[in-house]
Amino acid sequence: MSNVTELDPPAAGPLLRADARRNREAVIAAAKKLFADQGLDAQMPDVAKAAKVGVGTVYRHFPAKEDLIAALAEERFERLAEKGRESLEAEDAWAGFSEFIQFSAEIQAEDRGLCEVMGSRPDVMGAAAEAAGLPELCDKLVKRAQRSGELRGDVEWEDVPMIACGVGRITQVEDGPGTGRWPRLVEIILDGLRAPGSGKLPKAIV
Amino acid sequence: MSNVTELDPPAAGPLLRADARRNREAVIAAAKKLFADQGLDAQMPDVAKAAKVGVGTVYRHFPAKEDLIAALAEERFERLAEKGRESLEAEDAWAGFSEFIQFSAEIQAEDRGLCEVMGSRPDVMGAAAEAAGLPELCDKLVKRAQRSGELRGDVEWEDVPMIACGVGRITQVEDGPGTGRWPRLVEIILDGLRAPGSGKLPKAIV
DNA sequence: TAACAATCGGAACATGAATTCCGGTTTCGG
DNA sequence: CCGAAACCGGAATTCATGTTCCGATTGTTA
Repeated sequence: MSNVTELDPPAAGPLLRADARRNREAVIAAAKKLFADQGLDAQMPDVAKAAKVGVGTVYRHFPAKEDLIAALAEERFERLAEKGRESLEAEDAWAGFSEFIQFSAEIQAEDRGLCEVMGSRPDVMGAAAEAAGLPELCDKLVKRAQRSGELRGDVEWEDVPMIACGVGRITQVEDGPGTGRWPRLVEIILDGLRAPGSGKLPKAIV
Repeated sequence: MSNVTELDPPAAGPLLRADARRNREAVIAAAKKLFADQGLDAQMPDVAKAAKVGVGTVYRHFPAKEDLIAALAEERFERLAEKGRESLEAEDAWAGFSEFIQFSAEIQAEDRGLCEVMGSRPDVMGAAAEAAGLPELCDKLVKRAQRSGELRGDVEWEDVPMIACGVGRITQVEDGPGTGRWPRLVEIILDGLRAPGSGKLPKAIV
């Protein structure tokens, strides 16, 4: 909420001084990387260091750590919503639903911070999701896949964030050296979501 | 690891003075409740307060917060292993596997701390799981359910902790007022795990 | 280019939580 | 019942991090 956007000054010239704008970007970029790698425990001084900026500068743009986290979360959820709208266009309804879930797993796999927000910041997550219009999007995605008879009828849109959350966590479990066992687990969950008796039975029936 | 068990003193009388034993139990009980309710962020002074004991006493029994957490985790994992051994006896192999997964969801639903250990303490979880013999147990459970043809053949025991983790997280997602949507999601995941074409198709084929 | 204001950097501070310390108390063998 | 040993309680300390502050710097406008 308390972000410093381009709105306050009257309406002339760069709303933020050139160096300020540059630093703001640097901070966001650095924070994105740090939070993605180390999770929400990443420290503000480190963000500043990574952005080659003083802590004070970080705090001028984001009054509190939570604000920075929220800003990054909003960006990620916006990205997810974008994917959602795209999935809604897919010719095959099931494919759309399915790739949306998969995408939610992917972005979490690459971003520990996002995963942690989903798991331990219901407020931030709720706000960001709401702002991105995800509830409606999920509802459409669900209804559409159900109309085509490929998604179980007892699924409701509220189940989607829960599934995304669970899938995100799976994504973070320490994997043996031969990484990459989560994509298959996501497939399995999707199989569970498929309507029994729908045309597309999982894989070939052995 | 650094727990104070009944091993050190020679071998005479109560190995711990009566009051010490009593307090130790009180601390464990209090910690169990606090961590279950508030997660790993519960504070040591609060544990002490809840146990009606001074902080010093807590620290005499558990040199560090992590030790207390580990002790509780070990207890929970032992309980899970017990359930695992029991499930291995079930007449129906699938039912055994299935109820084991469900049980892992249940104990996490009731214990936020346990869920957090699984999600952010790979070391503690790994040690506790190992100590309880869970890897072997999971392997047996998986193999058995596969032999009976009811569990997908591509599942390996390493998938079990990941699934348990994901399911545990789902369990913790803030639910609307009409609580309790996770059990159905667990069912769905189990459906996904069922071998395609196995006798037990999910629910009735509508 | 001068002057003003916005911005910067990072040392210093504030806060909150874990952990230590030690004088007083309780247990228990003799 | 006595005294040593073990144990207790909780104030005080330590430590890690988020956050504030302010003199120095830089961008902007006239």
